[in-house]
Amino acid sequence: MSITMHDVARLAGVSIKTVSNVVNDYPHIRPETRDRVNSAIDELGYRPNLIARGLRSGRTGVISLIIPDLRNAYFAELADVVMRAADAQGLSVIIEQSGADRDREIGLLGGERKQKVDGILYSALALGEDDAHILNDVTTPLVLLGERIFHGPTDHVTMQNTEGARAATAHLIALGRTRIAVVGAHRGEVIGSAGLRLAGYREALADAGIAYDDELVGEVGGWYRSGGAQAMRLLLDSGAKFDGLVAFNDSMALGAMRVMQEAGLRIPDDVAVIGYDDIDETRYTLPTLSTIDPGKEEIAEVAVRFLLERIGNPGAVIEPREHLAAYRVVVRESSTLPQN
Amino acid sequence: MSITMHDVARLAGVSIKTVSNVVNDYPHIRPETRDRVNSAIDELGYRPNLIARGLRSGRTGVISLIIPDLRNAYFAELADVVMRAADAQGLSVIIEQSGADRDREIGLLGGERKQKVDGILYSALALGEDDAHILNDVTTPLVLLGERIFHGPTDHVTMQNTEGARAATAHLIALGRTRIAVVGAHRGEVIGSAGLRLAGYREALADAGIAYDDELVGEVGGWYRSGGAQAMRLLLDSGAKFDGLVAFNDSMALGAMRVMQEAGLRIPDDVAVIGYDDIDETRYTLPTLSTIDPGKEEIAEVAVRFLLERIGNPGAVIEPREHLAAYRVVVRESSTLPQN
DNA sequence: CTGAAAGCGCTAACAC
DNA sequence: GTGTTAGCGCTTTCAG
Repeated sequence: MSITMHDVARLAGVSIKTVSNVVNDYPHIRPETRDRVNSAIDELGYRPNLIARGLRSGRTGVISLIIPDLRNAYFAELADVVMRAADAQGLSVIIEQSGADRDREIGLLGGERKQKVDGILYSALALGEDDAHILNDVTTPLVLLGERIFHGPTDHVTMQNTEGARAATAHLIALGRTRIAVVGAHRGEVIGSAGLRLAGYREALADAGIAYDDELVGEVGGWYRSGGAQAMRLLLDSGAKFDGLVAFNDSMALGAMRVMQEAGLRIPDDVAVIGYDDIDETRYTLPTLSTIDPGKEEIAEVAVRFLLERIGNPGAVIEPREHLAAYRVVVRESSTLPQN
Repeated sequence: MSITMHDVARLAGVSIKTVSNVVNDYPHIRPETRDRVNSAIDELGYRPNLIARGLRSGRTGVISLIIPDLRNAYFAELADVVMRAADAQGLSVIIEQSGADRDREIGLLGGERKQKVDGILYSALALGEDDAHILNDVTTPLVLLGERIFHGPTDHVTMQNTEGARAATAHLIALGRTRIAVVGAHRGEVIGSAGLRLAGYREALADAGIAYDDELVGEVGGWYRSGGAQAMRLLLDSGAKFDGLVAFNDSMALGAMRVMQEAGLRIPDDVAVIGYDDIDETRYTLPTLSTIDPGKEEIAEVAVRFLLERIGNPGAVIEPREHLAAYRVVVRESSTLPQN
């Protein structure tokens, strides 16, 4: 029913192989032959069948991106940049949501669906160090996004959590703030984002000779707006005094800011605030939110590149690489000193 | 290199056809044979090659979802529900972003990539009535999401824009508000979301015998938070008095609320506010935002079903169908009457 | 109920 | 430079 290479070959009076050569830009073809084939292609409206090509070549031109949840602005934006980076390389992206559920995160890696893709960008949240062995069984090229919870056999592209949080905190300190609260800690966590960012916060305090005060550290279950709001309410109720706030992501920062504004605190005058992630929304709030740009574009671009390198060298044993994206302190109104 | 049906057949001592029958749950197989094949499958760890199957059957088990932009919370949430609905049917979803760019919207429909999918869910923003003919050339099963700008040959699943906006306005009127402002209008637009929702607003006013006042209608370029904020600033500067606000989407409502709060207006006491879309965020703001739930889940579920019906009946001429999802007024704090 | 064989449309040796 | 041929792994007539 659809037009095949045979049809083109017949019309052009050449063999199917020649058609294939033309379609694939094989270099050594007589220009005259090439033209004849091309006009036959145009005349028939021939389009190569990508599935057949995939069967033959073992490539599909599709990669998958496994993330917890698109409803989370950070992951939606990550997906956005990954799709742009993939698009630039001629790849399509299948997105799969794990819901941050461990079983699903594992299931997605093992399922049959991964056959349909050349490689996987994998952002796991619920998997822990103990699950690292799971990655060994995956033969599909894989690049890990997010925390380095694993020391597995895969490439890993991530952000500088500790350094970013340290810079955020140092920024507030440079503003003259000394009582700096935190929202988003997970007690006892060391290796996840919360643990790494808390470490950065502590480092910055230490650098400035400011004592760490446990009372100023607000714990949060989920890193959502509501969590930030709730943690801030507790902080305010506790009577603790503070003039700065580092939120471990932007959503929590926004939730906390709301609560502070309701309580009559002025931002940044009374409390200077900085978040993390640089989600779009931070540009539109009142006041606009200072934040750490974790380098999402770079993460996406490098991850896709790593993946393509592995896809392109199937047999090759490439030493697992790690890439840390450059972060950037983005100063907006929430941490800009009042004019006077 | 990978295990094929031949390997299984050899081990089980049957023909490749029998293996195929077992794998595809073909009914008439002797249980004994089936068991033998199944244990061979288990022993070898055989997994059917989906690409090869796709080549043969013409199906890939993948659909694509074309949307303007994942950064927009509405589309991120739409993508989320579409992926869940597709997942429930065993389908994977490739997401493609058009950036609301007309050329790209058209290009995505014509490109080679669509070969890799069985069907397309298409949410176009920049395409107009004049572009309807483009859909005629698309042979891939297609379901339109969003405004009915086209009267093309395809199924169409959308929300009840006019009715939803009317219900939103009526809700504020029922609260006793009579000076109801609008944010999100597009002057002169009739057929897009802005035009349809404005029509609903006017209908509700007319129903209540309230005169339409052009001064209360705020225009906005893009339906983002910043647009809502800006429109509200203009409205306040104009000196117009109002006690209610209908925003044509939630993002704009949030932007406008911020500006009102800065200006010292209390919500809902001074101004009752309602948005549109029921994005997640509306549950976490202060106050929480009343809104219209446009029935995203239903839209996704029906759209996937329509698409599957077309995919499943390749030759069949199915009369283009239209489905309007049920909407729902979601009352939250921003439009809840004060206790006294 | 099961086997043999013919492709789906393409790519890649290997000839000529 | 170009043609021939053999599959990629699977489904699907058609026999038996």
